[in-house]
Amino acid sequence: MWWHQHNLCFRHPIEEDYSSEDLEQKVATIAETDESAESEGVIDPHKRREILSRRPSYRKILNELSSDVPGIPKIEEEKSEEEGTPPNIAMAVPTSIYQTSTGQYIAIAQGGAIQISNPGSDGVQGLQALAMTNSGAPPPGATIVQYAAQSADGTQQFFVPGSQVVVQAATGDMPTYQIRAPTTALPQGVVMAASPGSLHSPQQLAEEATRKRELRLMKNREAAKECRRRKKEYVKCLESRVAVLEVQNKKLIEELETLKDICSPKTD
DNA sequence: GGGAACAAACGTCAATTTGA
DNA sequence: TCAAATTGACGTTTGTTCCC
Repeated sequence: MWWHQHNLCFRHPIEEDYSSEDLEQKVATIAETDESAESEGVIDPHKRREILSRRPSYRKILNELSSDVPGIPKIEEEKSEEEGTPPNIAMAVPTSIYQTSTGQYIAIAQGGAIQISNPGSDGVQGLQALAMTNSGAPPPGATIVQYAAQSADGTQQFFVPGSQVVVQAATGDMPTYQIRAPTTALPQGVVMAASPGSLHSPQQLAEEATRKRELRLMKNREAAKECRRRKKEYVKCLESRVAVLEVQNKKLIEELETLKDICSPKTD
């Protein structure tokens, strides 16, 4: 299988812009010269099935490579450069950070823990000890932060306790958030502090379904971004591999020519 | 300035894989 | 077995460059 060819991954930037399929083909062509016999003749159905089957994820491929070959960085869940947490602060890595109108910071960490910080000189880095949490399954009657996809003004809103909303500005690389009083009544499809067990009417069920869909879309949106990042990393890895193999190939050809000259001297 | 062409990034859906 | 994660495919949006 093609991903078995990738035994190494080097970092040598090259100029050409290949698609990942082109690169895979190129790497395979360079690396498999001693396996040409296998490619001849009819592919049996089992092999064909293997070829057609979905490839392992980029994360898995590169992590396998990194465990085989020291020096190849693993693909982490979160990029380290995005984690600005100082080592002396014991807290979960925040995945979403919001700023209130008074300058307070709210971080929603992986696992759903909510952290609130007072206005500090370092902004996010000034996050203090956990003040409120909703991590894990909420107990009966617990307050639930609600997420609504889009309000009338095109922003995204998270409803939090205290009749306030966290408003996300329009799309962008660095989304910004604000906590403010809702400018309008709750948009359709949003129920304050609704817990799944308390849903009864068809309307509530529909609202819950809508909310779940929005949540799923949001998660998939983030997953797609992450997937694209991994794919770019993977393509870079293949580009490096191509460059190294091409150099190796050239050296071997030159070596072969030299040996030929030595072994077959001219008979003039 | 503005319109066309192009590339890159994005959001969504659906099929597939993964891991508990 | 099933929910969650992953990723290919496709259409859309956004940014950049070139030409008029």
